[in-house]
Amino acid sequence: MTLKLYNTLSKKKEDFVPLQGKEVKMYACGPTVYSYPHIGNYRAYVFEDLLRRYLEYKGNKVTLVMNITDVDDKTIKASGGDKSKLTSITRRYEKAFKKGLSILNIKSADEYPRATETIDEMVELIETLLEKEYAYKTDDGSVYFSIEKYSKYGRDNLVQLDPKSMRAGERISEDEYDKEGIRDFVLWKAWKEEDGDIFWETSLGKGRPGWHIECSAMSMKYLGEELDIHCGGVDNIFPHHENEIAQSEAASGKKFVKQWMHCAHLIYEGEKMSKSLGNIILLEDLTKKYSPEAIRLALLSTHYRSQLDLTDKKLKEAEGNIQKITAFRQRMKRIRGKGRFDDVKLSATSSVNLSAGRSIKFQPDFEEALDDDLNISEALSALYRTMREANILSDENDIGKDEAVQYVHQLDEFDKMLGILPEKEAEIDESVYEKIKEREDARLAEDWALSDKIRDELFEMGYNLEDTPHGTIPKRKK
RNA sequence: GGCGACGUACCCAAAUGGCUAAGGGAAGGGUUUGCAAAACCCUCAUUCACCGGUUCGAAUCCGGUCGUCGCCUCCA
Repeated sequence: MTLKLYNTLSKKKEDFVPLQGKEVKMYACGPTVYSYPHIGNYRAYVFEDLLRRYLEYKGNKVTLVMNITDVDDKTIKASGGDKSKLTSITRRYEKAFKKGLSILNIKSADEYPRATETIDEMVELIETLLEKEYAYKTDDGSVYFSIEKYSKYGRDNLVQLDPKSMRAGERISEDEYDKEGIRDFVLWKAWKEEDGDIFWETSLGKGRPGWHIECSAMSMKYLGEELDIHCGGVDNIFPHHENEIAQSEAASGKKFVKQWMHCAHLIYEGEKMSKSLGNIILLEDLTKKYSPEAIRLALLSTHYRSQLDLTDKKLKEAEGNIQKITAFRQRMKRIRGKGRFDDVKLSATSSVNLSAGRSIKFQPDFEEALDDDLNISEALSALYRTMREANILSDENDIGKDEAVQYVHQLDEFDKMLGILPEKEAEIDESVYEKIKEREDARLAEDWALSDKIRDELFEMGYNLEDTPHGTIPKRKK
């Protein structure tokens, strides 16, 4: 089965074939660490995580690089031009960002290069562009990329641009720099008074890098001049990624990125999150009410190219589904579990080997769905359908432990991509089982008062009980 | 003004030319249960914003209308 991915470059789904064998070089635009990342930021990282995990599932070795933008207009402004303050601010938010990644079970990138630690590479790249005359220096010492020189700019690329139609007037008047062309973008920003002691003394002069150049420099440093996949949020398509293509390809003469992928935005309760509306939602705002797994599932369950309206209702739904899935896994495990709960009769049909027609068949459906540009809805649908099948078998006492183990195993396989099962199931204390046994005895004696009392006790301890044909199952309350 | 996306049941959300329009949630009814919980079963869009057109055949293609949204400026 071939993986098809939508390419922003061609505006079509394309078969994904890595440039080299099974090696996938992947670059994802990371955060600018000037404040706490909000839940919308994390949507993009969750999408990239799904992509990365799926590529790995398909047998690829993925090398993922994600930049940390720790110097730019916003971070400098926040630091008031104080370099040590800049560092302390950016490190704080970088830490918060990474903590969020781990909460949401997002696998770590191989590298998280910081802009401030990649200055040499950026300068080198800008020097190359100057040599090739794709860039020019202005009187104040800044360096710009010349769109006029680079004739391929904006044509047959991510966006179709007609330079004549651009609203030039407004921009020129707003721009304090001396550019030759209205669309030229800055590679190197000469030092200004407000920058304070935040500058680098380089062959280009005293100043700091522009924003776009860092991704080109970092990706080249860690992944080479040609990447398989570059992803980010849709807002990055223009101008950021368009500019990256121009400067990278102008410098290297090679095709920069084979596959561009962009994640649509998240809005919250029907509104775009913005500071002015005061509705910026941070991950920690949600973790107070919902489990990380539910948040992750909610972010995951809308296809990445559709705008996601995150609502309280949706998060509740996700929480319910997480419960459903974990309960299912427990149920299947229980069928071969310990103690008195595992003595399920092995019927003829369910014995040992999976026979034809009784095989677990969500694997092809699931994979086929994700092969189609990560169609998560279809994939989850396959998952739910299979859970129902297995639950029916279990209800009918028509499932053997070998088969149940297969279901658990299969679920775990899919969770390698979904990442929504809790890390490990918390061990349930022996005393809980003892109380359950007491209650079982009470129930056999039809002492309902005692039975209910024990149930209440366990409820207080944090467990809900389920009486099933296979015995009573304690479920940890969320 | 330019570029682009979308509009499927009460809600979320797939299916992009052809069998009965997935799946999840909510709701109602039922099986099961000492009671509960969970699980399971049934019901829930003759219809895919609206109007035309192409086609043997369209939610899916084309044109128009209305509506929602994004980008064009820092932004995942």
